[in-house]
Amino acid sequence: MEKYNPAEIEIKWQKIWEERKVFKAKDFNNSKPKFYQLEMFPYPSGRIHMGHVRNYSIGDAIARYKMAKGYNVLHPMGFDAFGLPAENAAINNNTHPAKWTYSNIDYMVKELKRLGFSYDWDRLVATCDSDYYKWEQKVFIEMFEKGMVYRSKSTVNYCPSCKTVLANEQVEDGKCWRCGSEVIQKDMDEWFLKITDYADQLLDDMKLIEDGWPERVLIQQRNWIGKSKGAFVKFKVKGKDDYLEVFTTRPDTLFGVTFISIAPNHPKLAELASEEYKDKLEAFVKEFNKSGRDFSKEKEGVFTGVYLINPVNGKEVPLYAANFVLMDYGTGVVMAVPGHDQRDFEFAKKYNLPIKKVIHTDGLSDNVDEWIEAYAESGVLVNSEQFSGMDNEKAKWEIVKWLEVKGLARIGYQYRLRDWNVSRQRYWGAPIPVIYCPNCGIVPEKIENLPVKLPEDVEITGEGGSPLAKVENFVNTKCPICGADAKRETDTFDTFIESSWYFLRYCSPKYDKDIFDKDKVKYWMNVDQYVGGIEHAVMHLLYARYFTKVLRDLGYVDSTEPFQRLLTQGMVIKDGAKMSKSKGNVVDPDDIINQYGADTARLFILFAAPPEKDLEWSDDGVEGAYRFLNRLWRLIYSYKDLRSGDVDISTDRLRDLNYHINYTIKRVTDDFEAYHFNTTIAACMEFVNYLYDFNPKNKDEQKLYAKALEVLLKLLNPIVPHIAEELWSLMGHNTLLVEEKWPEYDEKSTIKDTTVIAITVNGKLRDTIEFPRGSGESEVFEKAIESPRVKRHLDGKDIVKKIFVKDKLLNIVVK
RNA sequence: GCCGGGGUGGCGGAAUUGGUAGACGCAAGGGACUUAAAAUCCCUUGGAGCUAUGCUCCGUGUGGGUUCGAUUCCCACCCUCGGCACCA
Repeated sequence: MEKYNPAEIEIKWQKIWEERKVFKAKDFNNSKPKFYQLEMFPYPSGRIHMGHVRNYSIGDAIARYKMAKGYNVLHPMGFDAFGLPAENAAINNNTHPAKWTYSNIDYMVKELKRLGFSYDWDRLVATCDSDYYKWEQKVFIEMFEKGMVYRSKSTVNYCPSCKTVLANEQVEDGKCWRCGSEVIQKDMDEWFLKITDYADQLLDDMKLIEDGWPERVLIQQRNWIGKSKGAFVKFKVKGKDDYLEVFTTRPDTLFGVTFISIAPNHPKLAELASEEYKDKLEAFVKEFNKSGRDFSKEKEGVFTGVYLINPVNGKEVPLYAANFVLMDYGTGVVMAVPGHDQRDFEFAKKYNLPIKKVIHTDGLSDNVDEWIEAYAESGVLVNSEQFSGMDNEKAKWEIVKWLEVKGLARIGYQYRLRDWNVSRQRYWGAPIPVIYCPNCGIVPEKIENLPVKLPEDVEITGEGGSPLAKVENFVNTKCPICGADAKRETDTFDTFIESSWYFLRYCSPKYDKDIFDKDKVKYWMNVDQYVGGIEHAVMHLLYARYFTKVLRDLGYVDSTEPFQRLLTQGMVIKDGAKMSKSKGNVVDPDDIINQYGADTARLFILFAAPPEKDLEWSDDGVEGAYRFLNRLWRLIYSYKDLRSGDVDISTDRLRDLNYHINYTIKRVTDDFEAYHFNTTIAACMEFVNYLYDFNPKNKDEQKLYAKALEVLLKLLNPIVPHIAEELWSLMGHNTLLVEEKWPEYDEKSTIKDTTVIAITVNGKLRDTIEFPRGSGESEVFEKAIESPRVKRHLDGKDIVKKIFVKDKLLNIVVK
């Protein structure tokens, strides 16, 4: 018998699939429904890792299943090709980022091809191609013209090691997400996309996708957007015709305000502060600017010499500059209620400021000196004049209503979400297409001049600002409006921009008249199934949702939400930790493919755990997967000359075989629909075990047996396509298995005509007895009490009642 | 601190709407084949106990509850893994 030789057959079939273009997605096929299967594209770091293998094996199983189910499938792949590692490689190895990136792409494409994934390679996209990024430059200019972007000096997170600005999402525990260095605060001119204008849409449109997305991803995004309802309240400045506005979610505690806190970098602070406190204040602000927001730091502040008037009772309260007040949330001014807010409580204790109780609950002392912490929960108002006695939830809006009439308050909302800073002081990214003219100011590049290409001759040292600033013939240009000598913007886009629309580009990847062919996008969008890592729950997935809405509002797409369904796969773990070079627990997919073949790698990865869960790598498990494929090979090889045909199901053996065929199709189909690949595979393994036992003896049995083998190959095809295709052809087929239809099952044949009924006494299993399907209670009961195993638990006891579940269970309750 | 997952054999994991817990695989043990080994095939395998070829009890993180019956539903708690973290 010929041996299973994965190395040989995998290359063979990959070639045939490619030659016959079986994975080419056909734009506009009216005879089939479309299915857009997408996996998160990789960064071309050099090699595919196990996380990719998992991600793409899941996606491929879905894509191939949908093909068999009769869908016109779009299954593309590309590379998220801009980013920092290319520059680091340039510094370390003295290679150009472009060269490094493209050679990595070449290698990784080979690796992906070796895994046999069903991509339409004609649609390959690399985001560092100017044919790609020119379109986001165009979109940016249109956003600029519509006021959807702005330039602003702001305090930003800056990584001194990467020498670049980071988005909030790119800061983890105060450290750079990429290199782990301590992030510092810096004021810079940056470009922002007004994602906050879309905050409500991003929240509301979740209802369009909530059926297809994991709940926890939506919850994470909801928390990230962080919408809170509250009130803006005006506090008049004593002795001046001016006021400060605060945002609060607790207007019910307004009578408990004993001071006001203001951010040290608030623009009005210097102007307001009284002369005698200015020196101390300036010193404090200086110190604050140096250290920035230090989360671990104790709450500190200084008095400004200013008093404000509390609008609810006219009382004067002091204004303090405080280091814990954020300038970019709310108004940068906070009303302090030390009795009912822990931060204010700590601050008041430190600076001996009064604490006032305005919310009461059972057991809460009236003597605030006894308090060791603020009471921040709900309760009933006290010491609040006409509102005393009112439930605090109700009082919140009653007090606002009352102040609103006097023009001193209004209901409002605040978001935790900040605008998206897209400026990066890096070389390897898409240039921001803007020109600074001494006469005309900030001017976008003309659309017809796009792309603003990245210059190739650049010296990358990794030190100091943007490398583009040193490229004279890039920086120096003419103003598109007045023609005067002007300077180009030297920052490049955050690479999250590229990944916010690549799935649209796949629909018409070579289209050169615009960002994409609208009709094709209309045909293919939305993505029916998106598969990727949970680590992108917020950043990438939120940006992509936002960008799609922007493109919709610019008239490019009809979609409001790009991804109809989302599957977030778990990490690949080894020895209890995520695979990483630093931990030395990396398993290289190339090694596994060399040793066992792609099918084994795919089978193991899909079998070892359900997709959403973390997957523990196991060398023994891989061995087991390989063993199964050999077992499959031997089974089919030894019966490869049998031919299937119509059979009259006339004997018990034929009936049983037929039942197993149909039952297995049903199980596998149902589990595929639910993406439970691990149980899909288990069902196939059980089927194989059954078929090993069967031994077809006559013509009819052989015909039906051959059918069983064909069904088995069709069921396994989405998971282990190479071996399945080879065995299919060994069975004498000259069609391609990949083009075969998914097998259908006959519902009636998935049910046996007998069933095993559990006999329990007081809920405890005592026996299992086989009955014809549909047997009645009395019939089952009569048989059951004959069983000695049941009988012995009934003896000497009264039968109180019987619970009968048809075809399943009889519970006899005794006393 | 807040939000959200998750706790099932030695291990990865199965178990429709509450109805036979542990499918499938791994590991382990035993046997067959072989001069031998590998490969393969077959059997056993949650724990404890006993008057052992069968039977009893216990068992899905812990303690309660609802129910004829709970891995599944309810309450309280413990552990663990993610996310957010001075957001007023």
